[in-house]
Amino acid sequence: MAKGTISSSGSLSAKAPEERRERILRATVDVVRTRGFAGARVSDIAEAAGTSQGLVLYHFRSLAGALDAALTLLEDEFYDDLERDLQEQVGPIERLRHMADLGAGLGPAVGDWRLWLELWVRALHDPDARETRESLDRRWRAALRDVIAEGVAAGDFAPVDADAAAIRLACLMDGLAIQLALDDPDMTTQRLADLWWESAVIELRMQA
Amino acid sequence: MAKGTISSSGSLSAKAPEERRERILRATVDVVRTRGFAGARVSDIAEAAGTSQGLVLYHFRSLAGALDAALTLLEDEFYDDLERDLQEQVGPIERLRHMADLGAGLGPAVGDWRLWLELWVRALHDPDARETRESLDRRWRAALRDVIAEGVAAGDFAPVDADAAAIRLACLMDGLAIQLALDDPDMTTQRLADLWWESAVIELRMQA
DNA sequence: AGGCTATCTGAATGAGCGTTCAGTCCAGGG
DNA sequence: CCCTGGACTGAACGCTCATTCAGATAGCCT
Repeated sequence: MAKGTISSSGSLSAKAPEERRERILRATVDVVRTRGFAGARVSDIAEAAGTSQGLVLYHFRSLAGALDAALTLLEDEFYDDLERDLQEQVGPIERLRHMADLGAGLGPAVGDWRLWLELWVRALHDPDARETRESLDRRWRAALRDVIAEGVAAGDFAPVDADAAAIRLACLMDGLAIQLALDDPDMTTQRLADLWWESAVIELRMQA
Repeated sequence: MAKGTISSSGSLSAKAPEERRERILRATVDVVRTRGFAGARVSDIAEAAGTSQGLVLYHFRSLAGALDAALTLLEDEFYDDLERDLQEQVGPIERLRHMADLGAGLGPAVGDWRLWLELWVRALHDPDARETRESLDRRWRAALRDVIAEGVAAGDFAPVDADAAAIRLACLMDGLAIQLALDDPDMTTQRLADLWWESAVIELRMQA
């Protein structure tokens, strides 16, 4: 359907509707980031996107629709980022180290943990969010497990149960991230990465 | 102020106001548990408590007031439960093992992790909740650190950095608990306790 | 050119919900 | 016995906000 018809006219409001849609989605993510899912209003989104309330409801059918769409956008981007980032690293140890940084938010991707917190709580009450959450976690854990299994096979790590270790390390990351998201005075991105890495070293019995 | 004036008359609605207040607080906690902080309405609380909306606003000044009061109630009870429970155990290993069960919700105390999730997200936007959250975490971590330090001193654990180990284990518990709170198919209370305990064994290099 | 449709807007609508309030009931004190 | 004040209720009030709607604008097809 959507052809690549680019309106080359310079008229002000004649930007391609796709671009407007995209802008609204970005705005939605931003609003959720700052006000939370529960606090996000249509007018906030419209204002952040520089459009009218009507347009938000025109493109997505409802506020919930906009929030859902933003969720899917996040999910897709998370996946792409993760894949791309990990492929750039060579060897299990490098990759694992990189995952520490990614989780800590030091890398370019993944983004704000506060969004994840919001997603989790929304998942408590909204089945849609629950599914997104599960899918995201599955992917993250799978990536972790693959790296661990790879390292075990290569002899870099002790022959641990890759699944159990992956779950533990993934959960540890979540737990550490919460402190970070909540601005816990005892937690910084660097400390998160360090603490997590230390745990990985211990858990996988890496040689110093 | 509050004297022990017990209205001995059998009149129906003449229960001591303190009791009504308490009932409303319990109801508030229940409502937050099921609908979340964001979804809690005055009418929900009133209905759950079997009173009128007016009374909720009469005892607490506003909906926010009721939510705050419920928060403090939770905090106090958490603290009492924790203290009491831990004192019943003898020796660091026993105590640590018990903390695994407590966190998993196997014990009698601590209660629903979903409430904690709700608290965390509320803490993102409400300074009051943030303080409660920090206080709770501090206590939990301190308890953990004490047990670890005790075990290190007694020679039950390897001479690790008790603070760092406590933070890691506390965060791991948070992360595991999230999966539990979200009904992740890969997580059960038992599995949580087991995974956490295994990590503790590894982290503290306990002898099997 | 002349409609047709997609895009977009801002005001109007209406529901939901926190808070207020006028008033009831009752216990206790003068 | 009457008066007072706390406890309590349920009906309004008014505000916020999602959603609807009547139209404005502009590209596109014939």
